[in-house]
Amino acid sequence: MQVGANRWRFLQQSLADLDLQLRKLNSRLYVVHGKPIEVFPQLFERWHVHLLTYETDIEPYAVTRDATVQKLAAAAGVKVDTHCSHTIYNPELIIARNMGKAPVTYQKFLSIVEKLKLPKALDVLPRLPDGMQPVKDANEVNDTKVYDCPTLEQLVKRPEELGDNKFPGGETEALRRMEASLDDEVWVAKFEKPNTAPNSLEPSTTVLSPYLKFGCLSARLLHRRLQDILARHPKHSKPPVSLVGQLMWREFYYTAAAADPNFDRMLGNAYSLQIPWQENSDHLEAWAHGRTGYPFIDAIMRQLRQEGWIHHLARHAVACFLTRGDLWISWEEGQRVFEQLLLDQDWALNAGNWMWLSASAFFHQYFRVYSPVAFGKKTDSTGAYIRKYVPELAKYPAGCIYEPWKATLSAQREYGCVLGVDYPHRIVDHDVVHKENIKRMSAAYKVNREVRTGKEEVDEYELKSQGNAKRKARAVATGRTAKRKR
DNA sequence: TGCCTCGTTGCGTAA
DNA sequence: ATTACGCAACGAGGC
Repeated sequence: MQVGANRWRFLQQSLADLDLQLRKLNSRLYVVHGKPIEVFPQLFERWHVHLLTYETDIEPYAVTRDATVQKLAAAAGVKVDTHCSHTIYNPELIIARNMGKAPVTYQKFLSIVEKLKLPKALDVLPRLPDGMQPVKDANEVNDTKVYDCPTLEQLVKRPEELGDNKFPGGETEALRRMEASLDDEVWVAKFEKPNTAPNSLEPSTTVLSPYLKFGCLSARLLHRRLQDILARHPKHSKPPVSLVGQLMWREFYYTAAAADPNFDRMLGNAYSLQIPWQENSDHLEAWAHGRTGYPFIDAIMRQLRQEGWIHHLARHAVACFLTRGDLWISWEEGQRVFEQLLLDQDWALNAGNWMWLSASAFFHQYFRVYSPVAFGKKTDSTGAYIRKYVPELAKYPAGCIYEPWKATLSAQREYGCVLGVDYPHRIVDHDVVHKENIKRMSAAYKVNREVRTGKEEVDEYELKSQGNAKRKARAVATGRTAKRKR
């Protein structure tokens, strides 16, 4: 897993705040270093553990790890008590209610959860009971500093990559942020995600995603608070565009991801269309570092690298650009870059959204392509966002800041930024490539359709003639080459 | 089977 | 400002 400096900092701050809050409750945080399967058996013995309790997780790495820890606990006579609390609903329950399959449309998902009982959000205890400290035995180190939170210096190996600490980690900041957002009840009630700006200078949305991801904020608590507010405002927006709708998107992707351990890759992924993406390390590098020559795209990618958060629609614009829109590079590559840079990096949400944007799964209207020029203009016609994150273009007038190649050479000199010298020429011509790529998408969908409708026929056929090309193609398209199995 | 509607957030152009 | 249409046309789900 790639973890950039900004997310390491967020984790460190979250741990420090958690420790602080626990100390107010008559306890503290004990941070133990090492691999769970090696460390837990030692702790069971050293601390005379009777009960191990933790939150369940759907990510394959965590599922495997937790299964091993459970076995070790059983062997040590430790009772295990797990809770599904990271999401509002239990993904497994939704899958069970949908005849063993995760719903692949949001509306279908909603129709299922609307019939489910809403789990309670727990209240915070005023104080933990005494005796919640670990028992020390003769071998225990007296210096409890070994259990202290890691420091920033210990976690952040490349401090030069740290940006402004715009979104500090921790529950305290999470609750402060939530209250600040919920304070304007009319705004909450009217919220419609498509009408929020991806390129405002300050976030136009709540930026609670990093806090939900790290468990600083409970999705159930936020959901309950939203419902309380909506009850007072009968005329309110609704899923999928409302704030509750945003939480439901999170649930939607968690449910889909829980049903497929290959959710984060194309091959062997039951949801993903198989598309012949092409490798292009120069283009990938230019995209990842904000050097595509498209100011709107570059501004977004630079904001991501500096601050660790970009608006959801900004993610749409750059994800479409990397994949089906312009560069025709695999969504897995984009996923890797986001994984490193996003504070709110989440296995299920990152993969699910990349599949959505690349029209590989869940979303299929691939002829709807975001324009790297026009899209940003709708909410920032003057280009203030570009001037902030691509400062070399700061002197370009509104008329051509989204399309600097339209400025004459003498004008470029006048604005203090010559293309090819101070800022890159655009690496592709959107008007040309996006039309080619729509045709490529059409062809990929056609192959997928043929493979799908010819399935039974091929199944019989392949028994008799192993190794033919059609069989191979189908194996790829249906995920037969899966490497990761649960 | 086939047909229809709908789908979180497209763009460019026209009225 | 808002709406409609062509673009060339997807899959899921329901009947």
